[in-house]
Amino acid sequence: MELRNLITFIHVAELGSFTKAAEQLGYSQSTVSFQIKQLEEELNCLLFERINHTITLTERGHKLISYAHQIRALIDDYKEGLGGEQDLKGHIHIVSPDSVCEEMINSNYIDFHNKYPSVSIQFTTGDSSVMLDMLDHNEADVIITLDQHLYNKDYIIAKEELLSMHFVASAGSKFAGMKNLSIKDIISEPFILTEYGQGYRRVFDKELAKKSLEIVPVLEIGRTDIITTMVASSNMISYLPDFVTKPLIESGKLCYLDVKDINIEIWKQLIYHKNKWISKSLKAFIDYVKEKEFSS
Amino acid sequence: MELRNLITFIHVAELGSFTKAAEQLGYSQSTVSFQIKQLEEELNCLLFERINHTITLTERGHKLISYAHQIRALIDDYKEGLGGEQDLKGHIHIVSPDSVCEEMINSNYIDFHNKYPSVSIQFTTGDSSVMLDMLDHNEADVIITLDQHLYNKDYIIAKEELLSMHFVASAGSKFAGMKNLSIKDIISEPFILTEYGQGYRRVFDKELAKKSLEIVPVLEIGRTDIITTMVASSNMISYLPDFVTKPLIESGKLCYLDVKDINIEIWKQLIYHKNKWISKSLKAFIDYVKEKEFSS
DNA sequence: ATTTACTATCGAAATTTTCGATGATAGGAG
DNA sequence: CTCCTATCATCGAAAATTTCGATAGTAAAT
Repeated sequence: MELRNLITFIHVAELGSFTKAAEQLGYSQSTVSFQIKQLEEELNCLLFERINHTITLTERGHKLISYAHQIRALIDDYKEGLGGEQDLKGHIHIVSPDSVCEEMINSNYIDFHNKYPSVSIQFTTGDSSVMLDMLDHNEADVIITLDQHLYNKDYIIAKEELLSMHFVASAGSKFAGMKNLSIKDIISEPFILTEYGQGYRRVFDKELAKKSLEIVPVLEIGRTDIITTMVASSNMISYLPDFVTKPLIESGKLCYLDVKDINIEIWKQLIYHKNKWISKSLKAFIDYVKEKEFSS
Repeated sequence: MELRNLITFIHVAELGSFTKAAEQLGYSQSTVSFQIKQLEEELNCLLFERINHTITLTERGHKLISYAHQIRALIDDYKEGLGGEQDLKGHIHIVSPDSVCEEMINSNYIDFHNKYPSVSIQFTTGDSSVMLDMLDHNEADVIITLDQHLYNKDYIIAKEELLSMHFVASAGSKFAGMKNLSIKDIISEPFILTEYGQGYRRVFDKELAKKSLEIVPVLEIGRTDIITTMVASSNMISYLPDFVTKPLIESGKLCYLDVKDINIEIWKQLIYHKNKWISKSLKAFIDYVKEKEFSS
């Protein structure tokens, strides 16, 4: 059974005439005859009685009318939903490093939620390789990386920004205020870093390797809020993007170390797959982040 | 949008694979690709995301699934209803002369109703020409005529029966018991007959006309129950089929007149149009009448 | 009696659907 | 690392289906 025939059937039933239905639908009369016949043969029952050029719905035809209307209504309903607001409902799966996730939850999320209350957001954290894998397998709608500058012909980078990274120590550290430090000056200090998988941690290790150096951190942990808190209250040193350390820098609990010979370019990038269908809600999210999040 | 595509869409979504859906549906894979593409183009939206040979429903695809299921369910539901009992629901429009209608209501109808409680019956009375007209215009499902023997290539006569007709008078009539009467003996008496349009009345008039006779009744009325009652309590004479007069004959209030020179063949015929779709309920009614009604 | 209006049917034309082959690409096996 | 397999997209050709126009048959209207 095809919808075309059902629609024709509805018209015929309403107009009580094959000829009029044909005119209304832009078919020839023989086509309408054929379509109805086709329906009747498929259903193996008579839908119209034809007695002396007058057609009358049979019992079964009558019943079909009601089904046909319901079916048509469903389709119209769906099509209408496509054009309309319904897209502002939706689900978005975002994967990012823990630090970005935390930052977003604390600052932007509520705002976004208030603006688009029907969009549900799923935050997942993951390191760069996991994120890219999820992107490739369409398990994430968008990812936000903190890593080297990433480029791949399958990706679309919605927004990117070079981050400021600094070595940080507690405000009372012996290195506080010292100028022109070298990495060698602090390499033996106790370090607390994110885990290796994290994008900038990997870049950091590689950069050190270039100089034939290696740091074995005393603690590795993904949660940057914990790192900053620990650094502030110990003699440990860490290497973190400014947006993470900013609050404690401003409150005077942390200080930057003036290390001159480590210059790593870490980018914050909002990425989605080039084949990704951008729903209205996803677009709203991306636009939102473009405007607000990366302004730090 | 065609149902074929919608069904394919459901299968693809459930199996998560164009190839598997093609196998299941007996299409080639390229056909499935084409069908889905067709749907997407018509709806002007992506239904599946294809990222690295993995397909995932988009938001819109997800929504369509639920609509597609509903649509399929409606169709299945209708088709199922066709095969099943649903035909014992129904509506039957019967047109007959008043006398037959009355007889049926009094005797058979309750019985039929008990047997098929979901079949609604509409009784209409009409004279022969009206009935045939209704048959031709499909305004009646079946008619029951009391008339000459009717035949027409467009009609199907489900049952027929030659009726016994008699002149009747009250039991105390001066003609009661008289043998070998001629129509001329009684033609001047006061007659009470059904109206002209009624089949057997017309036949009766024509038969008299052949003998160059004419009867001008003192009363014409369709209700044969009224006729018989009046005849029984007056000196009026009527000409009626036996099934009408039977009760009062048996109770001794009426008597037959032994008129020898009028022999009219009146048939009771159950007729429907040859193009009429015979629903199960209509068939049940016809079968019922065949078996019970005409056994008088 | 003639014309008009309506549906059925038929063969031809037009359109749509389907297929098979091919290409591209990712993932797994060896 | 390479080969093999699985997957979806695309294309042209073949098959199937739909549509049309013409015609017929018939009832109703004029």
